[in-house]
Amino acid sequence: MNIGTAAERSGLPPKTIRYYEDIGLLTPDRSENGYRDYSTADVHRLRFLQRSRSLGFSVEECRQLLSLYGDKERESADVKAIAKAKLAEIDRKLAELAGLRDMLRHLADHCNGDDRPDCPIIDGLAGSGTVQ
Amino acid sequence: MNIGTAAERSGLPPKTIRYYEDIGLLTPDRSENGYRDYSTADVHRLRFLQRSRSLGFSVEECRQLLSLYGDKERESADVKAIAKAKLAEIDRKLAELAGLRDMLRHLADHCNGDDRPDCPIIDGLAGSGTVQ
DNA sequence: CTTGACCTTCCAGTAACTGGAAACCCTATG
DNA sequence: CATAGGGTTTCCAGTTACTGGAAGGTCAAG
Repeated sequence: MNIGTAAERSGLPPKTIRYYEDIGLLTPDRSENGYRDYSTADVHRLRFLQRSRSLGFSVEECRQLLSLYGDKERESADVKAIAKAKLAEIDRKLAELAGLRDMLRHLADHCNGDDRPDCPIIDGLAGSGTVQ
Repeated sequence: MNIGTAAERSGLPPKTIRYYEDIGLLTPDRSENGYRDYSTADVHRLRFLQRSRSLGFSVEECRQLLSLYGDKERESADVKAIAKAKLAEIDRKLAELAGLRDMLRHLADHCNGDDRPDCPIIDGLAGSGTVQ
């Protein structure tokens, strides 16, 4: 399929898809006419990239995650270690997102009576615990 | 407190904190000697920025979220509408993160027997459903 | 056979940092 | 008091990850 279709199906703009090819994240076939020709596996990679990038993972992290299943040379113990490290990070992100959701929900629910939303959410804004 | 302490407590590098000041996300006091002087409220803002940025929200989204409780002029109906829109986005992100976690968990659990991790995770990699 | 929607490459610009230089401030120690 | 260190200041340049636009090739429809 052409880049436009791949863009539609992955949720990424064509520009970004070409950029990902430039930096070696995927290498679609080329048709006779020189057009890029994307497989459904390519679209899967692109959708994965769209999702993980929008969740705050860097391009290099995405590259590593993609290599987990794409690189046939990689040792499975290696795969497992990397996957586990990322799992911990994902769990942390999940907790932070849930905290953010609770904060916003509180803001939407409890600050609609008066004109100034200066209820004590501010103190809980950053959640608890320490980073790093 | 000085920028170094604020950096420690927020999880953001001093460079980034100064940058956030440049683009108007916060305006700490200045001490006699010209050093920036951060309040605990400033640190809360910074921690909020650190978290929401790492979860894939843009700086402009963060600015809007910060204004929800910081802007005394804002109408509460307005606050409520914006908060609700962001809530929907957060719920979507939560679902995608959970999907990513499941995929990685599967990879870690089921692909450790043989040397090549080419189990059929690839098909589920991008999750289901369509973007946009 | 032309028009419009796609595609190509290339180059420049933007967003959000990030690194480094030069100089100022503060505390501690000789 | 001098000075050595570490932290801070501003400024300017570089990086990452796109994003916009120009100039031109391709293709299906009318």
